[in-house]
Amino acid sequence: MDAFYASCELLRYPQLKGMPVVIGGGRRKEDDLLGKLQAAYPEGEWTEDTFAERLDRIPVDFFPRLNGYTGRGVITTATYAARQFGVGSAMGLMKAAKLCPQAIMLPVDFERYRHFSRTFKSIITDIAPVMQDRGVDEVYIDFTDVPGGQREGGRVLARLIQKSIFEATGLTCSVGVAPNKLIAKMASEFNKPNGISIVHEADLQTLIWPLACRKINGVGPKADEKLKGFGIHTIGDLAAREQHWLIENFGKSYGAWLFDAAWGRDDRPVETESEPVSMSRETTFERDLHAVRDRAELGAVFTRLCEQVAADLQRKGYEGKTIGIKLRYDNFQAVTRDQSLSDYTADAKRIRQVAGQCLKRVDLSRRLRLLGVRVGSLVKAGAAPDSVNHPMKAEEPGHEWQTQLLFTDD
DNA sequence: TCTGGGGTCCTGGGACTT
DNA sequence: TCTGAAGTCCCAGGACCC
Repeated sequence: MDAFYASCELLRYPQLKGMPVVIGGGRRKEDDLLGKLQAAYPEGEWTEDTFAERLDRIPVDFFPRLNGYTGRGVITTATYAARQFGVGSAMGLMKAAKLCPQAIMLPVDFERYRHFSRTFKSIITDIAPVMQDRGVDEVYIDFTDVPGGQREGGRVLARLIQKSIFEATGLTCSVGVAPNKLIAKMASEFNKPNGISIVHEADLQTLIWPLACRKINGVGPKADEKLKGFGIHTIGDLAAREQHWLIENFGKSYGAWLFDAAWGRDDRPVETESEPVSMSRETTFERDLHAVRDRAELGAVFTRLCEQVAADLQRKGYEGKTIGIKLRYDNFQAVTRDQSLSDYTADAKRIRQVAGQCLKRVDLSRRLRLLGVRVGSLVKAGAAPDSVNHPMKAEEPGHEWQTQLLFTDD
């Protein structure tokens, strides 16, 4: 298989090139960028469709600065200019504001990302239909059977994709071309932004082995730390280890996978279809809440999360039979509880009832910073033989779920 | 004052069944 | 009736990804 990995650099403002910019924080009403632009520049209409053509006309001074930011939230991504100040993904915004107060701060705006994401992906599938969705701004493409796909080792097709995306959205796109998904992903990082990198099987030792193990998609901070503890810093170091040694130290599955990854082996196909396994909603509170003292507020949030998950399930046509909750305490410790049902549901009341049961199994005497609700073991709505949206069980006295408990109303 | 939200996958322990 | 082994399912936690 020949694979492309294309990642789209979402929302690049030409006038911010070379400037420290961070994207992060939660979506708030006052972050309505289009509304602000319309107010500041009333000539012409600011819509998602005109945005791409007009974005380079927005003056730099229009964008808010990180200086003086207060509140919770982390950086989703940062430009290289911002990273030079020590600012990076997953860093708290308040800490970032101290390190680089002059950075421009753009709010996370998933609605707009989804809009551009759909355009980005539909352009690609028009050109190369075998595409795997890898998130909002990334895809894998199998171009083995695309006419002309092999010209100049894939470069011609990659250029066509980049040009088509830029013309439609004003966005740039990095492309990696390689014999498999694993290497294509690494290749796409070589030449960012808007680059094309082609890596052949024979390039493994010269291009891949010198890279840090952390560059492998699937080696995170924990595994990297452990590898370093063994003196394994580069992918080449990893490849030099025996497979059985890696299995002994990293487990049967992960050890074997590490070995294959180091040798550039990856036979995963480009999957064009996938079914979701779970859907969830969670929220971090502006301040830590207490189950008793903030009962009303927590109860309202809990109900809203259940309703949101139910709405997501119904809108997308799924039902689930494993219902769970997630809490994060003020010390950042996370706990989860879930419960499987004998039938499938997408009903908000039912989800809330079962999630309420799960809440009874955790310590609610400690302050909470996050609450989440999850529905798993999904099937297409109506596909399960015993799929019934039970109303909440009849009010049978003595049922445990009826016990008044802290912020649940059950 | 640190540390979002929405996912997938893996592991290990315990309960249950055969 | 008891016991142990093996397989399976459920549950909780953690690593990782975008």
